[in-house]
Amino acid sequence: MRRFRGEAENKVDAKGRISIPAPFRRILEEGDPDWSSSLNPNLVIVYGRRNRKCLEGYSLRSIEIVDNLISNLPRYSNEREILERLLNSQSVQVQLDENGRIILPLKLRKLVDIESTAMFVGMGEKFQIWHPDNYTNDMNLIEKKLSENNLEEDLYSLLDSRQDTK
Amino acid sequence: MRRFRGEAENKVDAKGRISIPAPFRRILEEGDPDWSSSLNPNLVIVYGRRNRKCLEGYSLRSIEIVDNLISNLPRYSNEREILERLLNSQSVQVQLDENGRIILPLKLRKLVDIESTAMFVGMGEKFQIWHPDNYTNDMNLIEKKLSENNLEEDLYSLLDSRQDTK
DNA sequence: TTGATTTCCATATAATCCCATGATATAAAA
DNA sequence: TTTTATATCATGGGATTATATGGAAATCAA
Repeated sequence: MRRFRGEAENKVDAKGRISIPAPFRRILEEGDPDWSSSLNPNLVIVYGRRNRKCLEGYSLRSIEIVDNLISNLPRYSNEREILERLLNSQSVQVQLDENGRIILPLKLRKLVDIESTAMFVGMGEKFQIWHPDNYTNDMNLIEKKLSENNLEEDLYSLLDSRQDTK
Repeated sequence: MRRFRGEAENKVDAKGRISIPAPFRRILEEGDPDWSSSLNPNLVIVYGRRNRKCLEGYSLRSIEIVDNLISNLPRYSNEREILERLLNSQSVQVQLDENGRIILPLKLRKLVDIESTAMFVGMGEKFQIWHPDNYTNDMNLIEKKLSENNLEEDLYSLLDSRQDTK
């Protein structure tokens, strides 16, 4: 499955509409089982990640994988109900319009401080939507951690050992 | 099958009427075998779950899945009889009206302390109806359990096992 | 007949559809 | 290579529809 890559800063208009970056649309189309060239793809936006000031977008296929994993837990078990609650109550399914836009409900915008612009960030099997400043800060934080501890090389070596174990 | 997602707080009027959130209606329509675009979908409300201060709504198709699970238990076994009693006697089938509303009978409202407003919560193949305060409390409890039991890591390891299924 | 239920209508707000524009590509033709 | 058509994209605005909600009229039951 193709992966979400890259960054794009788009505008939120007065009605809360915002364009999904075109490359992301292609991946959402691929990831929507019911999609055909005449239709507009669906996606799921998860807003419930604590300690993270961003929204996360999933294709239907990638969110379904997660849902199925949870559905395989015993029905009515405590663990399942907790995970179901987190994933299902803190998410919405939306469909792109004819112009490749979605409307970000006010509630979600408020949650992550988005006002007139939003930054889309590819994250592989999902993407994130940030207030541009918050994204910059988060990036700086990462940069800082990296340079302080010389972590970057450690991280890439992590990747290396990962290939051995696969 | 599409899943119930997201939260919505709607009002209960003097007659006990309340709007089912529009996205939920779509799923109830899909899940009602007899539904066609001119009709109003049915759903089943289960109210008999102790230690849970909420009602649960199922599409006809998803309640059937639960029914079938029970039917698979040994006939006349204790467990089956109890489950049959709980699920069948403590539930009602209702149909949406022309405006997408249902009537929540006083008895059910009393059971879960619902008065002038109710919170609808998507839970995947079902949804829940809470008194808003009780829902907030329950969410806080879940947050607490999450951090205490390190369940959050379980969630992410669940997500991670996605790679195994590839 | 009186209280309850059901059906029908009314409305403010929010969401959606439809069309338009300018910018940036990409492809085809000269 | 330049010029000319053809798409695609991000964005805006107006018109239309849907949604959540309130209330009136009609139907029903005791």
